[in-house]
Amino acid sequence: MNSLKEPNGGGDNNSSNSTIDETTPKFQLKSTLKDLEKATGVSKSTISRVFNEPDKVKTSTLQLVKRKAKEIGYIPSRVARRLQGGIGNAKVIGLIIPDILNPFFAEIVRGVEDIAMDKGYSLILNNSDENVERQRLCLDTLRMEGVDGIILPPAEGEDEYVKELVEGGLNIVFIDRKMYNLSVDSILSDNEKGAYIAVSHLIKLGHKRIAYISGIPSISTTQERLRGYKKAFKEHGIDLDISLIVMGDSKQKSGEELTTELLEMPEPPTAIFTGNNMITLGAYMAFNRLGVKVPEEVALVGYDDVPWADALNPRPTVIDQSTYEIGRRAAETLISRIQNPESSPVTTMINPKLIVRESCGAKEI
Amino acid sequence: MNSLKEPNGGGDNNSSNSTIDETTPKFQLKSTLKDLEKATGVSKSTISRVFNEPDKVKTSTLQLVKRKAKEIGYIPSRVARRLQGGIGNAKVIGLIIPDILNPFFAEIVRGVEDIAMDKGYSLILNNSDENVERQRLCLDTLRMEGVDGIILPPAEGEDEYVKELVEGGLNIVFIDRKMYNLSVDSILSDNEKGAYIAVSHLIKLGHKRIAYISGIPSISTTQERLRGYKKAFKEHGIDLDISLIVMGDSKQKSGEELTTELLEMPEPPTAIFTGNNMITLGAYMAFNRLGVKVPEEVALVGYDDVPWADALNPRPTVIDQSTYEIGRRAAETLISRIQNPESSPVTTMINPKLIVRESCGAKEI
DNA sequence: CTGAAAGCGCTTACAG
DNA sequence: CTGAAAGCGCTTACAG
Repeated sequence: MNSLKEPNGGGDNNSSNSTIDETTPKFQLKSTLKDLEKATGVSKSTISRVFNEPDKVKTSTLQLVKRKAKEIGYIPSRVARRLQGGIGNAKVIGLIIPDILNPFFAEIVRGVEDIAMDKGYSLILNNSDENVERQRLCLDTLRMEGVDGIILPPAEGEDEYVKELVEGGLNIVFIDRKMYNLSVDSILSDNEKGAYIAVSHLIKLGHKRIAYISGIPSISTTQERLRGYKKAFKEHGIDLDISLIVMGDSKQKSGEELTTELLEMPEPPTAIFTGNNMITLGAYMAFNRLGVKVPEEVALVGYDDVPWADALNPRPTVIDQSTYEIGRRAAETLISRIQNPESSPVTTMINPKLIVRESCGAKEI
Repeated sequence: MNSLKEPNGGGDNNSSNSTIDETTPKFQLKSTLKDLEKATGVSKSTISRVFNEPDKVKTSTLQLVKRKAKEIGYIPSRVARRLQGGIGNAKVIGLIIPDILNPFFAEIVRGVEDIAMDKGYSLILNNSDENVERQRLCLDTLRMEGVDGIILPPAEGEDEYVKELVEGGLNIVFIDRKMYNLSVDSILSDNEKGAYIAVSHLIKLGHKRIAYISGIPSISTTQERLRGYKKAFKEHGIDLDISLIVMGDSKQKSGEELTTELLEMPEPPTAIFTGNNMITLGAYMAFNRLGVKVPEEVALVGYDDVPWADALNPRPTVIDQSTYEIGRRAAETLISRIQNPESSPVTTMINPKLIVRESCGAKEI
């Protein structure tokens, strides 16, 4: 009664107002908008509205379309949709991390993914292996994928390409590390402060010879932590023995090796501050192999909480960065930038906090 | 000289054979095929060939297009390409895992990603939290993304939806776990054998009261490992005390709790076989908290290698599943299925192996 | 070796 | 509240 094309339940509607094949579409995985149009008699425009602006559609039409969609197995193609609109319509974001095997990044991924899924975004993941060349490849792939934006702890040093992309208007959120001279949304941890707290804690426990095993020298976090380390010495009026500062590559292997070296010095440190979680784990390996008693023979405070810290003996005292939170914030920040491209870049600083366990030798708290 | 449209280097070609804007496209992130056509004078068809079948293009044309592409920042859109062909053209695969925070799955992700990147596939990642409902959501999202295929450790129990998709022709590769009654590519570990080896090892070391802390009872791996556990007892002619079999949820917390319970039994086990990596870590937590000496007071063999095993004290004896390899194989299998949809499904069985360290109390090897 | 036309599955104005 | 038409950026036959 409403319109000419009102679909009529079960009737044998073989009127020939077109040359369209009248067979009702059946259930199949790759049902398309055209199939649904055929199955319902409702136009593509309206069907599109059903899935995107449902309140603009009459209830009965809405229900018909939804029912039939289920029947024939129709699911809108995000790919086709993505081809349309400019940025913001793609509903997909990219995340490039150095290595998912590092639990620090695994936590970030989880944070990002939770928010992305929640907001209806798909997540494309790439591992860059801390390699600028590979990072560029990932970046290009993500561009080809037409992502709405990218989350990225920038690989070491200054990458001109990243800069170019940012300046070209690609939505990028930096996490964990800075890239200087770039005004970009960033989620960072206050590394200087974290290191300062860690080292001060050891100083208060009476240590003066505190080694620092750093990660890759060229990334910003390493440098900031070194700054915090030095600051703690300065403020407490203790002389720094720079032979106690050793640099590695942020991996457990170098953590183990450097710890061993430190312990075999003629005058070894009485405490070690490890620059990240992998290095901390490496230090434990060295302790185990050498049979060194912690904290009796050497105390330890690590940067980054270690997952399953309670499985280690002694349990490590660490600076916790709220890694999962960094991931969540990054995704939230990216998505709000996508929705509001003109807003000015925001830097979110997350406060690190000390978690005192046994490896530092503190008596209480 | 060749054709009418031969682009002429720097000349002021303002002949008016069309109403097209003659301004040469500049560098910009979202340069399109149309821009490149304008910049080179080469047709879209040929440009497409440059990126997909370069040997069908004259060298000079090839170079021109590539140079100009770089100049204006053109990158082909995978999204537009994906809209085309049937399955196999999308160059994107999906991976659904229960939780990236579990290093077992992180390793799988790494394996999958390495192969995917290598073969030019993008990877969309989803966490299902071992939840069938959420798994379905992920599955639907991946369908909407038009992925060429999906890698998936099926969440507990029988999910009719997964079955439907497989039967509907979606390329799926199962990893880690089986779903019965389904003929699908699978990459599995021989769990029964692994458990058998682990428990036999403990028996040979003289243990008779060996507890089994299992993961989620409803997933296939748990059941198979239980079978291997029982088989070892049977073959060695040792009676089974079923009060030593305890079931948890595969997480560290339950591992810790169940270990504690076991150790507080009137007649505690002399050895424990833990059903996965998280449970093993949980057991270590319990050991630390209770001050239990391993392997002196209780021996341990775990299923799954634990990352950074060397940081634990004592280092755990485990059954290694070659997790990274599972990820790689899964991606390879999926991609070859994509390329050859009609081949019959393959099940790859990966052999678990025992890694003897200190937690079992073995004297050597 | 190259190009014009149609089409992939949607959304977006525009008109009603 | 609904539909016809154009278009998103490519690829795919088809013709030359």
